[in-house]
Amino acid sequence: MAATPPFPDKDKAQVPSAATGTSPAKRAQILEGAARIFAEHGYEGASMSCIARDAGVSKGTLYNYFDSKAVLFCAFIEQCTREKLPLMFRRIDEGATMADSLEHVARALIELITSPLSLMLNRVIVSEAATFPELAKTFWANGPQQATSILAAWLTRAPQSELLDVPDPTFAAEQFYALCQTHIAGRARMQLPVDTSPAYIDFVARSAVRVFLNTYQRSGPRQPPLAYVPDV
Amino acid sequence: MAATPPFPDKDKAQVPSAATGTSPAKRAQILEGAARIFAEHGYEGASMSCIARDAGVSKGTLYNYFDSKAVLFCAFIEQCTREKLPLMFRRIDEGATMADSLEHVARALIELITSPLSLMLNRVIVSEAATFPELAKTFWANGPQQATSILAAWLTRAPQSELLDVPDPTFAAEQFYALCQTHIAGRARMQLPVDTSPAYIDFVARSAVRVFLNTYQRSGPRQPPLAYVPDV
Amino acid sequence: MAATPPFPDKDKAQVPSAATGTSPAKRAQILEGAARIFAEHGYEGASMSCIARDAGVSKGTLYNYFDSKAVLFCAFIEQCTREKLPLMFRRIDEGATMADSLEHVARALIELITSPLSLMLNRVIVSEAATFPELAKTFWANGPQQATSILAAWLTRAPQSELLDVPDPTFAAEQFYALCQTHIAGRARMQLPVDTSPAYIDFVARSAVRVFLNTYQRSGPRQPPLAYVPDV
Amino acid sequence: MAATPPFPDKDKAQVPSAATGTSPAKRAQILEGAARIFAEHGYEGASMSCIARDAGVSKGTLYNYFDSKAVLFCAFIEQCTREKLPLMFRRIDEGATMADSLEHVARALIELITSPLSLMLNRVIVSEAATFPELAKTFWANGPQQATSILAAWLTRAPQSELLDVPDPTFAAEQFYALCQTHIAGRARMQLPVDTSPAYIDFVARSAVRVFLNTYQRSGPRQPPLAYVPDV
DNA sequence: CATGAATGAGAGTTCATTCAT
DNA sequence: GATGAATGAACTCTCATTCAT
Repeated sequence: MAATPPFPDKDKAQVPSAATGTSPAKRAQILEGAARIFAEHGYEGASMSCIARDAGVSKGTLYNYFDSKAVLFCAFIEQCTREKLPLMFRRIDEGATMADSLEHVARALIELITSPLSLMLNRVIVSEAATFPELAKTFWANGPQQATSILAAWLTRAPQSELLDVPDPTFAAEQFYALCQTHIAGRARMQLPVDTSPAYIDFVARSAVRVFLNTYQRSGPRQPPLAYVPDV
Repeated sequence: MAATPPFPDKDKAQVPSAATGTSPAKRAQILEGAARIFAEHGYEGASMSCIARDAGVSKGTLYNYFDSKAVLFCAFIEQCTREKLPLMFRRIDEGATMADSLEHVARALIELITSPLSLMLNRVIVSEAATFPELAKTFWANGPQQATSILAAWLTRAPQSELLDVPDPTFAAEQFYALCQTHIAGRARMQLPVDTSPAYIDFVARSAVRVFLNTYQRSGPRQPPLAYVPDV
Repeated sequence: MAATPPFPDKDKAQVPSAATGTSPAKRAQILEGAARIFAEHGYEGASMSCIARDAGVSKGTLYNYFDSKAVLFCAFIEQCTREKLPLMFRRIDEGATMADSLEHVARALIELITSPLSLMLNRVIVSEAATFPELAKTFWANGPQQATSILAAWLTRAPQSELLDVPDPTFAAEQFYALCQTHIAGRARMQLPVDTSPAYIDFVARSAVRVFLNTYQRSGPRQPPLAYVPDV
Repeated sequence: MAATPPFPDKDKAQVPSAATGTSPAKRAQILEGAARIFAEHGYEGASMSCIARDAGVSKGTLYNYFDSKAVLFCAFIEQCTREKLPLMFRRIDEGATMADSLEHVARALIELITSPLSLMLNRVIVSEAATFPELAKTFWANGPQQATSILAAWLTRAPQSELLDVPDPTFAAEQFYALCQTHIAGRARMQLPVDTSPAYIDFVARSAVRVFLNTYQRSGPRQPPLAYVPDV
């Protein structure tokens, strides 16, 4: 069981752990190996030997760069979370109409939440949320929160703000993102089969936009619901 | 690392071996202990010694009732999933209006997905989805799928079917449930703080209903979005 | 009960795993410890902890050098069998007469089959013949078969081939060796008291030669049987 | 490792272990189960649960009849040794000539030493000779020694005593039996393939007789060695 | 600095033995 | 007397971590 210390012992701070390796290249090399192993086996299932072998360094070097397995794990998650997740949010592509723009956003989100990186991070962070609570905070801030605030800001900017009635933009953005997920995200996280055909993603995205706008669009007729007809 | 066999080797059936233990009370006692430990530490992080201690039995007894750690884990998850999850879905409480009824459903769902049992199952099954794919299937069938099909059926029954335009009831139900979750479920799964005050739950529930009905209700004026004003 | 795999699983080769240990000295040190314990307790009766303690290394180091108990056992038996057994067969010492030479061979064989190493190998290999059939083959090829073929070759070489009538030299050699053992080998293998006094060994050896030559010598008078008169 | 006590603790003799079960039928039933399991798995490899299951009794009953695994093992070996082994030695069948009679004996011995029971006893007793030295003594007395003394007695009885010159009948009998085994016994004990075709057994038996009589027969011409020509 | 052999606590699992029923 | 659930010590094997080279 060995109550794994979430973060390096504060006691060891006598020496600021300065003696650890300094070559950024080697550090990156180790993190790449760690990524492959942690992603495949999770925290408990990964072994430092395995990571060292995969990264092409010795175990001693591993410990020169990272004080413990817990520290290495955190470094790996934080790096993905801070450096790779935000890359997935680009500016919202402006479409011909507001609905077009939102559809772009919806499709981008669905692709994001079913991407291997995102699923892996979700899985690993959820697994270790009790042991490493900091990771969840970082992930949330750089992932969902980021996405939400970008969309919320867009909703309040002209010209779309003119067309919309959004008393709580953050909540509206959350609702929009929730609509994009339906059961796709849940099933994907559990590695159950998911329909990710472009046609289905398109249907989900357009449905999300329609349902969203039927409430938040300031005027215009109500749009009837869509139906999905599989290609065959 | 050793790829743990998802389910007990069929080959080993040459020796009927264990399962000598037959007292349902002791079996339940062990499962309770296992629940506490698996819930807290996950599959890999839990040790059989620890479970035995927590359950108040010896390790030998553990193995008299469950052939292996994997079998015990599956038994625990399956029990929760099959026996406890379905209990959480009751008939849909009929309210004065359709909106009332849906609000009841929404509130029930939000409470369900933020319940400790549901969160724990989600977390643990997601962690081990690759190792124990059967568990994910069982969980999905008894949880989300069940909830969806109950709501979908309700949507197509009179009197509400008269009032609604729902070309794809299952998808509509999924959208409704997705709307109920917004970011609550995601945050709760990562053990991040979640606002579960009745007022907020109420707001989320009523918002979900409103957005849903603005699309799916056959006639009537569009309802404007709601806003949440915290009590304090 | 667990059917111990005779040789390391070929399947596990996915992970090259251990064999990190490479120091021949330490390897030898471990094998010495293993020899003591396996010789005393047999395969099942020996424990890896015990071997580690006896060899003066940690259990971890044991597994750095040998992937499993089965592998260590095989390495130990194979080493004795391949490296030590053949050393026990030297050229046949030529004596003044053919009978002299055969007597030398007979005495050497009797000493060999009652030597601790040989007895131990016999005992341990017989015990585990079902589990490790390869070891029995190796032992037989390097021990009895070797001895037999050396003697068979000698029988067909001049000058003794002139004096002998040996239609099947291999079988003749087997008969000769069988005669050397009488009940000595059987008793020794069961750790029952055996008379290994030089006088008795001499008697057995000379008897074997006499009985053998009475059949295989081409000419000359028949020699009467010998009798053993204990010294005291 | 658990230094298994070779025989039941003398200390426990306070109570003469009288409380043990008394039904001879059940005792025999247990011994039959024990025979199957010990024969297949050896001492260490057999488990009391397995024996109980195979014998169709509970573990508690096992311990009512036999104080420990060691005691049960000894009882099983002693029973085979005392009751079944001697059955394998019958009177020497008298043939037309002395050579005929000896050939019958030789064939019987070769069949005996390659019989499953005999091989099993040999294997198991050799394996555990250090732990249970008493068993080896009993086996030896009831097996090889019995065979030897029967043959030795025959050698000294008329009419064959008239025809033979046997100063040491016991040793002569041992030599004769040794000649019968050549490498057959050794290979069989190690579970290596053995030629047990009637033709080969016949050849070994007749060779043994010829070699034996060439030394021990009082008069007559020397017989030349035989040769084995496989049927195909 | 980099290495990888060495460590030993602790993992999952088995099994001889006991004892309440 | 017979049962078999319960026990816990001992087993094989793993792995995070250290440290001499």
